[in-house]
Amino acid sequence: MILAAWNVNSLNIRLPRLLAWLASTKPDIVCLQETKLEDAKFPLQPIADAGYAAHYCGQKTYNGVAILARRDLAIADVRMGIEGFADEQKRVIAATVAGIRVVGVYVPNGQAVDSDKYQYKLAWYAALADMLRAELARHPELAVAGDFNVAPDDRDVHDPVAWAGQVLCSEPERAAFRALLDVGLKDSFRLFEQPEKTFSWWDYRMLGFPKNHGLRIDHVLLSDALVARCTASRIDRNMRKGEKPSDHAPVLVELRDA
DNA sequence: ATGGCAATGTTTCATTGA
Repeated sequence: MILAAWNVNSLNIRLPRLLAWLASTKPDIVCLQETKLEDAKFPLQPIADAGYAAHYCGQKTYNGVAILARRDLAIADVRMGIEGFADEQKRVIAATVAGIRVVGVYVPNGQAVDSDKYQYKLAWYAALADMLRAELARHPELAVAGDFNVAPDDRDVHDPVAWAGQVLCSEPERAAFRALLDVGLKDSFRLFEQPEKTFSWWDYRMLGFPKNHGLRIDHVLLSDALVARCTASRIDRNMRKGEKPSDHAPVLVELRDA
């Protein structure tokens, strides 16, 4: 089966592209980030017509996450947010799909290392680590997928010198990301040989994509039980091409049957 | 075989993203 994560940067704008991608790629489970839609405006019907059930948790203008699952897969225990962490922003949704615990995340951007938003990001990461510890204790087959807004090391940065110490690349952020791995998760992308300079986000400005000036900040983390089932992990950079792309490309893992 | 920000609401500019 295919599990994917994609920051769509407005589901309203990206819906035609999402539907085309669902038809061509046929993912089984999809975590969406930055839907930017109130729940009442979620495009449930076109997604259902494409063959997917959807659970979602959104707000106007900012943030918003969703989990789509192929219609024939069982979905249970849907939860929104991080228990015990008060947060108005809609950034986390979890569900058990076909026996796999899936947590979709949209980690705060952090804006700049000297900003309040950066402190919020680090606190948010700590709360997420606590949540994942509890989730893993209950569900050995755990996948955490989405936009983590951290490039884990310099291989994940087009220009490590220019980005050194900047938001998305700073050492405290990287430590916060590693703290998630320490819960008992692996970055699926690094389980396999990968091409140099593979990224998941490119700035809309300054020819970011044509020049491949990108960062790898979207990830699928897997528990050991799912690492054992994982046969591939890749980034679909084709989805960054063409008319009205999101600035993020989808990340995908393939899992063989248990 | 890509192209020089995009999306949103507070809308003809300001804010946010990464």
